[in-house]
Amino acid sequence: MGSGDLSPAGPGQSPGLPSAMLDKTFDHKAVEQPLYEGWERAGAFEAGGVRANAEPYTIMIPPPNVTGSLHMGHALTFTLQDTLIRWRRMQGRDTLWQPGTDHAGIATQMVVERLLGQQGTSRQAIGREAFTARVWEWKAESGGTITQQLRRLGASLDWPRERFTMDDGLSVAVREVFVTLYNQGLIYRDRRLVNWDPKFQTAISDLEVESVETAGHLWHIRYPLDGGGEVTVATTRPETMLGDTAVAVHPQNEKLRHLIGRTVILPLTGRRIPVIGDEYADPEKGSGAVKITPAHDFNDFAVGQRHALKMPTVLDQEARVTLAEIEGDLADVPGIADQNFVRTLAGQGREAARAAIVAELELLGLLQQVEKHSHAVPHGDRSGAVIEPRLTEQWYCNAKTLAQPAIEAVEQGRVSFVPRQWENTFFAWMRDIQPWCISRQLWWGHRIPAWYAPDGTVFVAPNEADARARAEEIFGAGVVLTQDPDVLDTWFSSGLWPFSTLGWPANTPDLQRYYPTDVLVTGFDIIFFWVARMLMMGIHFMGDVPFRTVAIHGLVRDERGQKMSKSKGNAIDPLAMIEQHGADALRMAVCQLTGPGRDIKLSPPRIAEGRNFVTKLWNAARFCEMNGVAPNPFFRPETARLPLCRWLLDAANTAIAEAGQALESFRFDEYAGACTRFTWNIFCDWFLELAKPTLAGADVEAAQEVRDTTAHVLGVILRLLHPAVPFVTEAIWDGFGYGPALSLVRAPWPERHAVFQPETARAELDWVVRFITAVRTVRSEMNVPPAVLGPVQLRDAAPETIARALHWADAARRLARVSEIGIAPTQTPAECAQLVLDEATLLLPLAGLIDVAAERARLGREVARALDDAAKVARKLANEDFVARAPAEIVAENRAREALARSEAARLSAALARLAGPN
RNA sequence: GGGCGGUUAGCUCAGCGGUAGAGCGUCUCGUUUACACCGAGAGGGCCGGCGGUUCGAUCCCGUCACCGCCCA
Repeated sequence: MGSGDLSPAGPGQSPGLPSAMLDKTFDHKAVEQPLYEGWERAGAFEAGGVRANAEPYTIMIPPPNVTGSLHMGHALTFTLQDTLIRWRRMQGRDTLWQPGTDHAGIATQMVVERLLGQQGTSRQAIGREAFTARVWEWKAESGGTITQQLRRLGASLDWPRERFTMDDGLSVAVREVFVTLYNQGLIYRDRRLVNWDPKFQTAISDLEVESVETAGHLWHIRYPLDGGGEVTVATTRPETMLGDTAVAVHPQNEKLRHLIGRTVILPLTGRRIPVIGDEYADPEKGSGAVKITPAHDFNDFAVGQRHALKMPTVLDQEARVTLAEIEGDLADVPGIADQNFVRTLAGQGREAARAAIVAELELLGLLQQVEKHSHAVPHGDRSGAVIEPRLTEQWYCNAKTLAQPAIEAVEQGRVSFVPRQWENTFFAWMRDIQPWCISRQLWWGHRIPAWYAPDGTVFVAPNEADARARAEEIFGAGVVLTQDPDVLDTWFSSGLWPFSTLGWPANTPDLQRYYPTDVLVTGFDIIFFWVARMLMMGIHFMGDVPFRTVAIHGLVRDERGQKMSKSKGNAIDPLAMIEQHGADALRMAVCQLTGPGRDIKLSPPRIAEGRNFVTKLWNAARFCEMNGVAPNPFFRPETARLPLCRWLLDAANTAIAEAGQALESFRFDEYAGACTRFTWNIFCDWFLELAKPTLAGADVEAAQEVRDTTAHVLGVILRLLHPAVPFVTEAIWDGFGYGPALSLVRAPWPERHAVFQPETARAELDWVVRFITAVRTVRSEMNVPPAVLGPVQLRDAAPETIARALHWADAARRLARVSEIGIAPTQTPAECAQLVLDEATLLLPLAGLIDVAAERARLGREVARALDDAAKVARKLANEDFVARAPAEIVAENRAREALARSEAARLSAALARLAGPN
C-alpha cells in the first residue's frame, strides 16, 4: 500500500492482498480464498468467545442435502443469510450461524446404490450393515462438497459447530423425541393408504409428490347387475378394477339411486360386490356411478372406511399385479369373468395389465366407450415414478395435535412471517394437516427405535437394552427381539435442528443462550416441509418457538422466468459465476434483485452488473490511495468545515440510516440500492470529482480536511457494504489499514455523526450539482465539443450565487468545461446559449459554435414547458374544492410551484427576447 | 373448480393517495492522469381494461381480462 498506511499489521500482512493497488480491476481469484481462510483460521465467524456477554443473534442454516452441490437457490438463500449475520456481527451481536447438512435418506441411499451398481453389486447383496457402513464411507469422502462451496460463496458459518443430522448427538435427540411422542400417544402405528414410490419401494410424504397433468383416457365399462341390467362406471385406471369392492352412486341421484342395495358382478374376477349410496359419487361426472377400489385410491379408501368395505390390494410393492388377496374370490362367469385370464395378469406391470384388461373387456363387449381425458397423475419428485396409493402399516405422527400450538404461535405473533402474506399460506395448510407418515422403507436414516417380541408386542425405547429390559419383564430372559426395519423421514430429524444442534436433550448453556433463534431464512417452497415441522417440534419439546421471524424469499428463475433445473439445461452454475466474476459480484447481484418475497430472475448480465459495482468501488479506492487518502484516527466528522465535506458526511448519514432500515426489514434490494446510490452516484460521481481541485490545490489545510473526510467516508462505505461484498471490502480495508488485517469482519457497524450546519452544505452543493448539470445539458444539446471550453456569464444573480460560482470555478472547468465565470455584459452577445438557474440566468457565449436559430427554438420550447407547468398547477389551484379540502402544506407547495414555473417562464422569455432582438 | 401472487419505459423491477423512478438496453458525445467492467447528455410510460371512493388514484375498493404458482 501507499505511504499513508497506518495499518498496525503493516503492508502485505493481510493474506492475499496485492502489495499495491495497481490493477484496474479487483483480482478476486487471488484474494478470496486467502481472505476466507484467514477469517476462518482467526475464528472470526465463531459465536461466544469475547462476545459471550453480548446479545446473541442466531440463524440456523437450512441444512443442505449432504449429496448436494451448490446451486443458484443455495447461492440466493445463503447470500441473504450471510448478509444478515455479517451485519449483526458488525453491530456487536454474538452471532451464531449454525452450519450443517442433512442426511437426505432417499437421495443419499440412491447415490450410494448407484455406486454399488457400478461395482457390480447391490445394497441387497452386501446387506444392511455393510451398506450403511458404505454410506458413511461415502459421506466421509464426498459429503463435504457443499460445505466447501459455501466457503467459496463467503458464507461466514461457525464451522467448528458443524452438525449432521445423523451425528450421535442428533440421533439421541431423534430417539428421545420418538419415544416421548410415542409415550404421549402422538406417535402410533396405523394401516392406511400411503403414497408408495414403486421405484424406491418406500412410503413418501404428500409433499414429495408432484402432480403432473397427463393426457390419458377415461374408460367407460359396463358392470353387469346380478339379476339383469347393468351400470356403467368410468375410470382412468381400469387395472385397479381387480380390487373393486363396491360401486357407488349418489344417494340423491334420481336416475341411479334405485340401484343402491343391488349387486354387481365384477367383470373379469366375477366377484359379487354391492352398489352403495355415497355422496362421493358425483352425479355430474361420467355416468354418475363410480367404481370403488379402497386399497388403491385415497377417495375410495375413505368410502371404504365409511361402508366397511373389504380393501384387497392388487398391486405389489413394485406396482405389479398381485392376486394373493383376491384369489379366493375368483369365479368364472360366462361372458363376464374368466379366472384363467385374470391369472395371466399376475406379475404384470400397471401398463401391461391395463392394456390386457382393456383388450379383454373389449372382447367381452363390456367396454362401452373410450374418451380422451387429461388428468393429474402423482409422481415421486425424486424418482419420477408414478406413485401408487398403497395400503400398508406405517408409523404416524399426530400432526393435528402438534400443529395447534404452532398455529397459535403465528396467530399471536410469537412468530411472524416476512412478508406477512405467507402466514395465510401457512394457516391454510396447518389447519388441514393430515397424519404425518414418518416411516420410510429405507436403510439410510434414523432407525425406528421400536423392537418387537415374537408375538408382535412392540417396545419403544431409546435403545435396545431398555427395550429388552421391559420385554424381559413380560416374556422372560432370552426373549428374541427384532428391531423395526424402517427408518424415519428425514424431515423428522430436520424438525429438531434448531435445538438438536445446540445439544438437546441435554440442557446445555448453548441451548439456553441461542434458543429461540432470531430469524429463519428460506424459500416459500419449504414452509411446510420444514418450517412447520420445526415449529411443531420446537414448541412441543422446548416450550418456545424455534425462531421469532421467518423471512421468506422467492425462487431463482432464469431470464425467461423458468425455474432453473439441470434437466431443462437453463441452470446457471454459481461456482462458474464466482470463478468468472467473483463471489462479491454474485452476492451483490443477489442482494440487488431480492425484493420482498418475489422470485428473482438471475442471468449472467445481472451478475456482471454486480461485478461492475465491485470494480467501481475498487477504482474509487485506488483513486483515494493515489491521492494520499489514509485513515486518520483523530479525525472528527463533527469538526469538518468545508461545505463539500459536510455535504458528503451528511449524505453518509442518510445512507447509513437507509441501509440499516432496509436490512431491519429484510429489504435486500433497498439495502443494495442505498449503498450503490451513495457509493456510485454521490461519492464517486460528485464528491470525488468535486474534491479533485482541492486535492491538487495549494490550500494544504483544505486538502487535509478533504483527505480525512474521504478516508472517513470510504471507511463508512466499506463497512456498509461488507455484509454484501465481504471480500473486496475487507481487501480494501486491510490495504488502507483501517484496522489490523482481517478486522473488517468484526468492525463496528457505522453510526451517524453530527455534521456542522448540514442544511447550508446541502443548499450549496445542491446548487453546484444543478449548475454543472445545467451547463452540461445545454452544451450537449448545442453539440458543443467537450474540447472547447467556454465562459459562463451570470445575469440577475444574487451575491451568494456569484460567490458560489466563483468558488466552484475549478470544478466547473473540469466538470462542465467552463473556462471562466463572470458577470454578463449589458449587451447580450449574439451567439450565446442561455439557461435559467433559480433567480439567475446563465449566458454561455460560444461564437461560431451556437446555431442561433436552434437556440431560439430551444428557448421557445423551454418557455412553453414552463408555461405548461404553471398552467397545470394553476388549474389545480383554481379548483375550490382542492384549496378547501387538500392539506394546507400541499396547497402551499402548489402555489410555490406555480410561482416558480411563472418566474422561470419569464426569465426564459427574457432570454429569448434578448436573442430575438436586433443584433 | 378453490386460493394466492402478478400486470409500471424495449427488458428486469422499485414506488403504492399529492409534479412517474432505477439498472440494463437504445441514440449522441467523450480516452479531462480512479474506473470504457468508465464518464456526460438524450430519447422512451393513457402505471392491463372498465367502474367506484376522493379536492386529487399508478397507489384504496369493486369487476373483467391475461400471465404465473399452489391446492382439488
